[in-house]
Amino acid sequence: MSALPDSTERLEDTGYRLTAPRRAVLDAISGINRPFTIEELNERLPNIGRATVFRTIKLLQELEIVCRVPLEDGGVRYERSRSGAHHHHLICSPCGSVTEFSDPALDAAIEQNAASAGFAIEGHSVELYGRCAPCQQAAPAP
Amino acid sequence: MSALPDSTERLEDTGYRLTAPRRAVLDAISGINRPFTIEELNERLPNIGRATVFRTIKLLQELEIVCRVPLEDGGVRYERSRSGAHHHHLICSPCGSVTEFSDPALDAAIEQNAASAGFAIEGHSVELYGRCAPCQQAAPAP
DNA sequence: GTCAATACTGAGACTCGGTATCAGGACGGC
DNA sequence: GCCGTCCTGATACCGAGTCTCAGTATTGAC
Repeated sequence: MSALPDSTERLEDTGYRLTAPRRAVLDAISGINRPFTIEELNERLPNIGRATVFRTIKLLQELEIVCRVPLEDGGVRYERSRSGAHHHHLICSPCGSVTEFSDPALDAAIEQNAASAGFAIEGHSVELYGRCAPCQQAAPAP
Repeated sequence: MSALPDSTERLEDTGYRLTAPRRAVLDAISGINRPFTIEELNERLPNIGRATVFRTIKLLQELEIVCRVPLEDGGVRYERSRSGAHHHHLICSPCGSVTEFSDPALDAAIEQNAASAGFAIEGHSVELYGRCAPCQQAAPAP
């Protein structure tokens, strides 16, 4: 699988160079269809320095090609962003899968709460933890 | 200021011992009226081991006496929980203040999104980042 | 009161995710 | 070809948090 075409474009369009290590990171990401850790990426890319992987992921986060998924236990994973735009996450604890969703009504409720507290929102993070449909079927709630 | 009376009760009621170091941590927490780091707590409690402070905070989190406040930059602070019950956070980036709020309508919107994705929610985290009213007055939006 | 079991503690080493530094290499424009 | 800039890899470092382990405090039973 090759690097996501619009990701490479987005990199170059914003003035960054599309170097071999960056392309390799993009390739690796597009080959993983679930949230990944930097560690995993490092294992898949033994020829690329750890610092470079961190730097590239940070860059891809800024370009919204990749998004950071905070886990319930305080850990972190990263995931290729499907929508690119603002969204929230449904994180399945048993299998680790992450589903993106966005909901204007939810965002509106958030805005309203902030407004009534006199708070000017600049960003927000909504993460839902639980069990995805397949995991519920595989093992009913304890 | 002495340790929060119902916190000490909650500790003993759940079968934990109310030892001197734990009391000291509770005292320190009740003397801080803003989110704190473990580092700050350590500085205030030089006679208490770092591991003990971590262990005690972890315990107080389980008992919902203290709650974990994830910051926008990935950092973490802790805060004495006012309500004890489930709530969300408004986190002011300039001054670091944290306001708790809860909103059944917001929780309902979350439940509905999860349900329509076939997802069984077990927990969720909602953090709003921005500027509190005093910070907005002190320095209008950039 | 004292004794044993258990919970708790402090020190310190360790892990893990992430950043800073720095010398060297690769591009890109001229 | 030359120069400035961007990027890279190695490595050291940092901060948050955990693990281990020997020693201490607390508790309950007698």
